[in-house]
Amino acid sequence: MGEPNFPRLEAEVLEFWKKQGIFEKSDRKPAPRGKFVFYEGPPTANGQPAMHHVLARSFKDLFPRYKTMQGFHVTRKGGWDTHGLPVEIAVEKRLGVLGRKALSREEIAEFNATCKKYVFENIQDWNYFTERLGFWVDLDSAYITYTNEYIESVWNLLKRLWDKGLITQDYKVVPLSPRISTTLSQNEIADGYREVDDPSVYVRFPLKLETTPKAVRQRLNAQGVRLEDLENLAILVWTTTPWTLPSNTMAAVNPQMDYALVRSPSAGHLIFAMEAVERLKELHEEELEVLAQLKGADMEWWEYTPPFPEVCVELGVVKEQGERRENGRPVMHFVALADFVSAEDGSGVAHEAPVYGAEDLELSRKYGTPLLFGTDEYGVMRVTGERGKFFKDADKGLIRAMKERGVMYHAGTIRHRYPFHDRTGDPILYFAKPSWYIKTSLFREQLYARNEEINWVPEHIKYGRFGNWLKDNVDWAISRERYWGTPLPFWVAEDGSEKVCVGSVRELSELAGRDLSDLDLHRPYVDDITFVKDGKIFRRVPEVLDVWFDSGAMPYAQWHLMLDENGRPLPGTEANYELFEQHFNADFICEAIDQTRGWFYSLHAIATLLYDRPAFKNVICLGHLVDEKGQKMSKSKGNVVEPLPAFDKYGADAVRWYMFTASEPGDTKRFSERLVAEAMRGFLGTLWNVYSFFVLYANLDRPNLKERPPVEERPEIDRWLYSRTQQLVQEVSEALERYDARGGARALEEFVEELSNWYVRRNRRRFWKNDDAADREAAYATLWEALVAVSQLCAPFTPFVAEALWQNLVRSVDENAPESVHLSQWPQAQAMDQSLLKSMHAALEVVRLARAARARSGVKTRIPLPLMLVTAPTAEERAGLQHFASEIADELNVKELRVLGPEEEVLSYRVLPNLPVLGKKYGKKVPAIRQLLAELDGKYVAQTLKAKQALHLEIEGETITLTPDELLLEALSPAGYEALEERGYMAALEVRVDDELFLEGLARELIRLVQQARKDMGLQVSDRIHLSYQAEGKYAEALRKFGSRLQEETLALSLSEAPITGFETGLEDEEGRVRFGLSKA
RNA sequence: GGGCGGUUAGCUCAGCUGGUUAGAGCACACGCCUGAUAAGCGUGAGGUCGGUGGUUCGAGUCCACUACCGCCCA
Repeated sequence: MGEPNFPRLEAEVLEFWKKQGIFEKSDRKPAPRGKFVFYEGPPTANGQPAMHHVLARSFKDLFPRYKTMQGFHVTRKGGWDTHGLPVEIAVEKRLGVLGRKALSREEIAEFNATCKKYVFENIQDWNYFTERLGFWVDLDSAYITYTNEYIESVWNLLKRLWDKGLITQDYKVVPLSPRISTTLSQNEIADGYREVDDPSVYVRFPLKLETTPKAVRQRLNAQGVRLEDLENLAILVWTTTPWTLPSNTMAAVNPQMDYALVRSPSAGHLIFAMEAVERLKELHEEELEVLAQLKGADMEWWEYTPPFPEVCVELGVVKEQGERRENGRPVMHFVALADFVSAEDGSGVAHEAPVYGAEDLELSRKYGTPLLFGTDEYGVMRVTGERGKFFKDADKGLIRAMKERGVMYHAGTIRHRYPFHDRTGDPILYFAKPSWYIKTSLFREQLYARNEEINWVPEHIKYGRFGNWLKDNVDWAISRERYWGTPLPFWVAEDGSEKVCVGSVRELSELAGRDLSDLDLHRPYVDDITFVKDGKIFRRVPEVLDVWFDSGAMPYAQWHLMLDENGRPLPGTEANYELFEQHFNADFICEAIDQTRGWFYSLHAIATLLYDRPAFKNVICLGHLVDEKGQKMSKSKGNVVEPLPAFDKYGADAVRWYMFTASEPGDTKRFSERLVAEAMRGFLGTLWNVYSFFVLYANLDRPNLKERPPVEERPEIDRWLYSRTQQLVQEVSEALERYDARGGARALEEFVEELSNWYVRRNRRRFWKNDDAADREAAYATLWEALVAVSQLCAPFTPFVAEALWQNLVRSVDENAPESVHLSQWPQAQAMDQSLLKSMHAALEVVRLARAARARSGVKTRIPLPLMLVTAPTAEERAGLQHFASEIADELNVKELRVLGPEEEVLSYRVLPNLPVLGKKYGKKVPAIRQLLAELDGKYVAQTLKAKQALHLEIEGETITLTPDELLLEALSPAGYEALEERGYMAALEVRVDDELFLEGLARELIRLVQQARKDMGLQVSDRIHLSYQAEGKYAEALRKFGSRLQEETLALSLSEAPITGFETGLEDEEGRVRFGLSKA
């Protein structure tokens, strides 16, 4: 016992758990309430476990522990995410590979072998970290996404989607590092933005007058402008990427925006955004006259001649320029409408080259225009006089060409941010590549509807970040041009005429005509598998799967679920199916907020598409952990706080407690060691203090804790603590039922505070020298029960300290008790005495006020005061104060306490409106009522209310009647007392110290002195002593009067005025002097 | 550029459906207590509740706009 050393204690508890197999026992214990399903969101083990993992894993541990104690069975299957970019990048660095351009078969084999090797390079750290945190998860049976079984299940899922016709191939604009033609992720380009100068060109796209939309004609006529008079009419298009102009297929305007038809002295007639007129005047330094105004929407389908009209024929996309579709619409080169067009920069008319922009591609789908590939995927120009040049180097020549063609209105430059690939130094090329999609957008409504069934913590994510994301759902691009991932199980005929999705290894074996059971399903081995069907050779597509699909597939793949086309388990996998059924869907998952579009989405999408059910019912979405200054923790900034040192210094419980209490789970948390230290002192320290207090005396008194006195026979304060404990059980249970970890933790914190600073503080004497056996036993029983309850209630939060308490408090008393607190039954709240709880609440309020009054009086608490007056707003509470009168009086060291009622002569009252009640009823009259009440004599009102039950007021010639519940009476401090009042509670001290009281105070001072000496001598609390003393002045008087009490308090068998012998102590001040000699009896 | 969240005491955070004098912990100052004791407790000071405008008898709380910070997306 003694001072707590939590890290050491935790080591002992870990040892105990391991030795006794407590986790395993919790897994096997009876589960009368059935299953509680938890899904582990898999981390990648090649990184180091960090503080944000502590956050997530603390929450992931909390609810399974709670549910286990409640009698549920929780399968705590771990999981590891092993594929994907973080691993690839780490390996690239290690191998010194630059990009992944066209690796040979052997290179892929080496690369993937290295990935596999390094995925688990930090697994030891993870294992240790997980155990040390007290996160109970089964890592031995953890699912691993790179295993053949996992991959096969993923294939099986893809096949099911394929069979429903939900997988298609289409273009997708991706960021490429040109020259090596490697697709990059957003993360890879995020750091590559640089401030650069780029061209900013305004190009005339001459409009074809014969195709002018009717709406435009009408609008112009109305403004007195004749189309035929408009020489050289062109729409003015702006771009910062001239090299994309040969690939232009549309000019986009915003349908809502106003466009101006202007006369330009230098260029004839131009159409562009009204908003841009002034800007262009300045830019081009010419006077522009606005002739008419058009709406963007008017201009749809208006055709124009692009700056490089020959390109579309050259590329073989159309046979001739200006070609039309069957419905008469132009194939391309017309004005399109798009909401994303703005006029903040440029002309308000956007040039659309769908190959080179995501929004452009989206628009081209809407309008059904073809793609013009002006460059190849290495960024080399394929068209115009610039053919063969790197795209960025083509700008100059193209600008010159356009000037020659007379379509360049203005060529300038702009400084803006553009991304570069930091390893090759090349500018990023956004480029449309063929890509595989899951058609999730067909399920927009279902995705949204299934989300309705999910309980989100915090709530705002549901309709905010996640709901909005679902509402605007776009198809899920699932292919990646990478190596280390689940290979897409799509095999395509060499002529592209037919595609097959393979749903199992067995199926692939059948197609290939040989047994492939031992095949490593990764690249490059799977790429070797080809087969002939209908006389055509089928080869696998080169891409691998988006890793988010891997993780979203875990509800199925973690059990190696394999279904046939009828949804029945494949032969030999029936048991897997069983396990899957038992664990679908999850009751609870928990990850950080960045998973809304990651794991949360992939889980939700797959479950909705295949089962039309949500994958999880409750989710806690955690905020990020930042450093003390609110900065993101990152290695480069050097502000990363390591978990293990914190565990070693404060203990895992302290860190966990911090995570639960620091702020709302969804909020960003500013982490600092200081706050962990605070968590340790504040909660764990106080709890430990109470616990060691109990143990210290229980070891001396050996109370019978097995047969405890019935609660109703115990003193009032014990019955209070009992009720308070039941209240705590209820509060913590209710909070955890709502997945409100913080609410539960706060309830515990408040309770422990009250337990320590009120119950123990008030009852210390009952433990240390109490000859009244019944009273003593009651005190021990009550405190013991409270501590046991706390041990159980905090077990899910702080499993180590809870276990230590349980072992010493419960197991030492009853060897038949559950072996571990985590195997014990979660407590049920018993009936509680509400009026007792209210009474004590009132008492605590009054004590608080009285302490403040005491402090103001300047009379030390050691010196008793004769009288204290108290009151509370309601009769029930006043009765409660009477109940605890002696407790209150003792706490404040006053001789007498009187509870005053509203009829008391000595008090006056302030009358206040009960606003929540009155406001609703009287509305605008409230200020007048308030005014009037302030002027009333409170005492009179108090008496009136008591007598007549109602108060009549005259307001603006109208009589209104106020009932007692519409009014509040606040006691005012009586004159001549040191008093404080607050919201109807009042405490007043009579500050009158007579000689007798003063001497009594001095006697207390002497008792304290002797006690200190006892301690300095190193005596046991039960040791008896003999006291000799010599005293002068007031101290001599005090000893004469209160000597016997001194003896009693200090366990002195004798007290004699004699020469000092033994251990000496004493003091001297203006009241006199005194010396004591102590010797052990 | 869009979406979501945050902004309350020096710091970290509470503040339920609008209601009387906006709270806690830490830190600070002062004091108290002393058989839980290299602990504990209390009191005090400290706040234009980011800003502006609005709704209302009444706004930290609701609405609009706005500034700054963070996250996600483009």
